[in-house]
Amino acid sequence: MGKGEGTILGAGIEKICREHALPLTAQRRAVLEALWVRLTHPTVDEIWEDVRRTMPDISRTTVYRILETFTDLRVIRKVPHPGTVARYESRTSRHHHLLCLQCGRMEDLDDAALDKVALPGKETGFQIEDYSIQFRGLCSRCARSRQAAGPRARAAGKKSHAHK
Amino acid sequence: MGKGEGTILGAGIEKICREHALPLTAQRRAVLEALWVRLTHPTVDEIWEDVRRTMPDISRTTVYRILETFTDLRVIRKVPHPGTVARYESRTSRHHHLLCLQCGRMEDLDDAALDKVALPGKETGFQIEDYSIQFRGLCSRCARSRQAAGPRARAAGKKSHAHK
DNA sequence: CCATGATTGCAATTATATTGCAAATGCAAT
DNA sequence: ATTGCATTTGCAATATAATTGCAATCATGG
Repeated sequence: MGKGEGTILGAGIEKICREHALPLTAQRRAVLEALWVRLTHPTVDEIWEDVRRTMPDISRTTVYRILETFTDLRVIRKVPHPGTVARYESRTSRHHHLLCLQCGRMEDLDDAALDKVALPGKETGFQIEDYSIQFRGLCSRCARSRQAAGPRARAAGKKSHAHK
Repeated sequence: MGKGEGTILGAGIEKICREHALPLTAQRRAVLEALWVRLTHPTVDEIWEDVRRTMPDISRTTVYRILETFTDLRVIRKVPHPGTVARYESRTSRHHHLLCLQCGRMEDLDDAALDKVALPGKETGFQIEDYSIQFRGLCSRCARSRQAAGPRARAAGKKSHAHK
């Protein structure tokens, strides 16, 4: 430990870059590791802040570009969500998302029972690789505050935005 | 016909506004109708352009605000997608989305077989209202061009962005 | 160690979304 | 119809997010 490099994670990056004929730069290593370490769905700026702690001169633009590169290569993913800032995740194995309609918080959901969804057939014209389910509702915190305020609590409380 | 008002759609708007104690303005009517008529997932600007044809002085800001208002009231929805521009849809009945990873095109998918997904239990802490499935893959056009270019067609073609 | 093509950082630019405030509007009560 | 009042609208300014061109730098293969 100490350098944050040469970890199990780092090894994976070298393989990925070699397979795609991409030069392995320190920035690429740092950005991918920062995303791998996160359990949430960080924005570009959140990743940038993380990486800057060990690599203070990295440019925000570089982070944008690296994330786009690896997204195109399917190494990471943009999280499908209703917001207007891009969010990324490193988990490409199948999992699902819980979205709070009130505060925007989004959490991962693993559930083997949801692995059996029937893929749509050829009539769609799409060649489907994978899927994920978005469950919409209220997170525990928001459900509680709505209950406290009474069922007719209307367009009142609105602002937070967790979206972790 | 001719005025574009007083249609079946218009009637619904009056009811919605009354139920939510919202003044029914011409702008609200026009924006909601424009979205109802669309079968795609338009951006704010696309809706603005539509509405401007019959209401040339409507402000873009107003369109932003109206869409937000009705989203909060669950009359319409923001489409969950990987992009960075807000997209809206008027269909709030259950349906799913096909997303092309190459060009960004997104289509609706209706499939009654997909209505049986088991909702996650209480352990999530979420109070779930509904769900939708995002299927990822290649649209017919992109699948075809990738085939033509050969399986190792790499970070080549990249730009389009249909996202209708 | 060098040559070469790809990547990076920077500054400028574009795209998208939000805010404060005065004027205009919808609606309910007269 | 007219009035009163809270809400909405339009505008201009501002904030936030993402993209681009280009010179300097770096990774990799020989």
